[in-house]
Amino acid sequence: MKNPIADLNKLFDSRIRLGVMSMLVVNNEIGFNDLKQMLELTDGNLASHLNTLEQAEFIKVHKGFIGRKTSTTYSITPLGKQAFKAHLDALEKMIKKL
Amino acid sequence: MKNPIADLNKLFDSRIRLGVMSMLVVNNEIGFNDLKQMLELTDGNLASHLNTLEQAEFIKVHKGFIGRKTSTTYSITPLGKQAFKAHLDALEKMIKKL
DNA sequence: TGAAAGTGCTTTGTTTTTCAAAGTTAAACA
DNA sequence: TGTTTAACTTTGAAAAACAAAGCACTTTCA
Repeated sequence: MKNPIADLNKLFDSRIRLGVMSMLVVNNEIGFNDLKQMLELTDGNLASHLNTLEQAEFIKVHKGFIGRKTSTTYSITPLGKQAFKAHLDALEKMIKKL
Repeated sequence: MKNPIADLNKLFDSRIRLGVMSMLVVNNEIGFNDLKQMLELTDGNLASHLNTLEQAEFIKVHKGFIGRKTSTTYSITPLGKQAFKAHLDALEKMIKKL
């Protein structure tokens, strides 16, 4: 039998990054504050996880304005979508022997 | 919308513990060395994760012999099965908006 | 009989990760 | 002008992960 955890993506071991990704898969654009409130995180904590995902090029940042107020939103990249899907597939494969 | 990660079990954030549990769900008894080889871990690393799962009463240890050789095996407890299932349900719910 | 090897740990110490809290910058509001 | 909000960055501490070594015991091999 093959090592069942080998295909899991280390970046998605974190529940927070997992949460961010799953939200970005269904909503094509989400704001910083929305993420913060949904996942119940401090600014710093969220920012650092978003940073990790951005470094990996799994998400993209969009800096803009709502009226004259700054607004930062995030969206998933094709690479991110692919990596997330691969992770979910690995998870499913691991468990589906049930 | 509700916090999508709130129902995930912290003990299963770890890929290793996730792997152990998923193996124990399908095999009702697995030896230390089998786990070690399948998950490609050092003794100490595996032992400590098993210890964490045992503390939580998610798995049970059986110390016995195969012939005259000592043999330690592990199995999942009803509590463990339930907690694991709940985790998987939470995961699925989180993602199934796809 | 003595050496080597295996099983299943525990201990030790390092590295990595996580996180909260505080500080920061810039704009908006009152 | 002082306060609030947005979105960070920095700092530092705590927790988790991990490898390596040590250990007790047994078995196998020479």
